[in-house]
Amino acid sequence: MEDVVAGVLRQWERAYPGLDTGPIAVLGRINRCAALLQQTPDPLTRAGLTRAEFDILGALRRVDRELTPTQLARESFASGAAVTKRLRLLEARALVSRRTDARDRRVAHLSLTDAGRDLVDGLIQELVSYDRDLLAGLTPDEQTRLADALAGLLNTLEGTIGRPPR
Amino acid sequence: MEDVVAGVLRQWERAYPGLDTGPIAVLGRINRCAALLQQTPDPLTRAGLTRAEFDILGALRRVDRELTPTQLARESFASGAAVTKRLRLLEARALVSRRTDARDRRVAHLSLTDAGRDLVDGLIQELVSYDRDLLAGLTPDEQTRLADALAGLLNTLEGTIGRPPR
DNA sequence: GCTATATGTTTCACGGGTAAATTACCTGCT
DNA sequence: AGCAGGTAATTTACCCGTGAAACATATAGC
Repeated sequence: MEDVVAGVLRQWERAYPGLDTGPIAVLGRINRCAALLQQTPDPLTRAGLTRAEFDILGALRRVDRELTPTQLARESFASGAAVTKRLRLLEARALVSRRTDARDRRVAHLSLTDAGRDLVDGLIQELVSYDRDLLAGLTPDEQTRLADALAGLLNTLEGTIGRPPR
Repeated sequence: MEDVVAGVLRQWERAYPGLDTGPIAVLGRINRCAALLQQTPDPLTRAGLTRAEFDILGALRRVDRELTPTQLARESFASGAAVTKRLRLLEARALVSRRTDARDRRVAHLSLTDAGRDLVDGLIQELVSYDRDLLAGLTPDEQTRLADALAGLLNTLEGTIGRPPR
């Protein structure tokens, strides 16, 4: 079956005969998939959380110990400023709590409250089920190959970019 | 080789033994790839364009005729408001031009100016080359399979979501 | 011990997105 | 003709992200 991108590719090819549309076929679809995933209500939406907020909660749950804002930024692939903002909201909802380091009073240690931990525990299964349904169109084997190919691409991306300037 | 997501998956598995991390392995990587692609300088950045703005120019170039803002929104998968904003900038840069419909004065017809068309023509080859380099880590065969798997996923997503409420 | 520099976090100004309201116009019904 | 309702585009108010600057604190060198 044809997807929405296929038509776009044909149009490009018609506008520029001989153009190698292969790269667009891959990257365009990745962008489109991500955009759709982003702006679609899912179990998180229903729990009043954004994906980005859940990234914070998830990181704290995964490592199962306190993290500083800087560490959270790395874990959740976000900027420091974004983490600050998310933490303000999550703290206001009593899902995470903050402790100031005794030795170095610049650093903060964040951890899940009981409520925060319970929320993640209750959500994770639901989230995986939801995601599994989204992938139902692909066979398990296709899913594995897709994940592997994306891992390869991700390595290229992390290597190619983010590095050069700094 | 291991990618950044692999470690995250292990942490989830450790926190919740038996959790099916397969879906996260796919969707998490898609999101991460898209995020990296988004915030990385590419030929468009150097030309002073965002991906979103190029989507508008590209749509006009691909179909090679005038489009209304509503059609542009559909073609570029964006909201009407977003299109209005982008058009304001693109018009200010004299890359697209506007013509009001004679019959129905509510509708506008947008088209590329010569400068806009030249810009796209000069950029498209560069952009494809750049994208091809990003995918260099994958064999052509892997790229094809990746594109196909993404097309399948995209169909599921377009079908599953966006439809139900309205 | 004081100062210079480095580091962790937050604040600020702004860009770009969205949903909902608004404006402008068209069309069909009476 | 006149109005009810629909549709195209824009405006509005707001959210959330970012990079750069500011702030608070620690550390090293003299």
